[in-house]
Amino acid sequence: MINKKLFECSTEEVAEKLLGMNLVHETPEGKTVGKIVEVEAYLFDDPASHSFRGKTKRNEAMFENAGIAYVYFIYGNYFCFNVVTNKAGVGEAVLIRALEPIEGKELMRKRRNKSDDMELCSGPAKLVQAFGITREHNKADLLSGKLRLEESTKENFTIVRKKRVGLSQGKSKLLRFYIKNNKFISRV
DNA sequence: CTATTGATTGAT
DNA sequence: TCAATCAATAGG
Repeated sequence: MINKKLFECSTEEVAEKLLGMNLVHETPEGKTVGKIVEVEAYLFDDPASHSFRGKTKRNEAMFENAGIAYVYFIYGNYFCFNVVTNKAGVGEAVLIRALEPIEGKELMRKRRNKSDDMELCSGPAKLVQAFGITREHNKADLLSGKLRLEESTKENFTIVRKKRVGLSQGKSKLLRFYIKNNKFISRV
């Protein structure tokens, strides 16, 4: 099980540390595992963050303790999954944007209705669908439980830091992190 | 109250 | 490049 200490540093540092870790989900249908290859940080003083204008019913998970999930509905169709960071009362989180499928690929293909491995988890709403994550997982504890983070055998890799994707505000901040040369990152 | 927009995706 | 589709938010 992941150590709570992981979250005892800045959100940007946590974002980098999440790269290379595994996301695991055990469901009655089966188990899925994926390596985190792309993330974005959302900070409390960041116009692009849902938490920028204070706590609301939607974003209240962001203001709770680090290490829980923040799941929200977007564009009338999709869900996105975040790992909450920083102390309770400070609204910050890391958006998981892409995973490299490791285990349970058949189940992912079934849930996504796609056969191509590249299409299973290469985007924030895609991986949510592939892993069977729903509204019910909002505020779920990610250190233990069915949906959780796990250390993986980290190979060496280079972290690339770029501008975030799909925003109308806060576009200049370099808060998107991904593993260099990994094939499974989202489209840009 | 109504209008607009969005941390996206899949089809054209 | 564009429509789908709805909740949060901005505007009156």
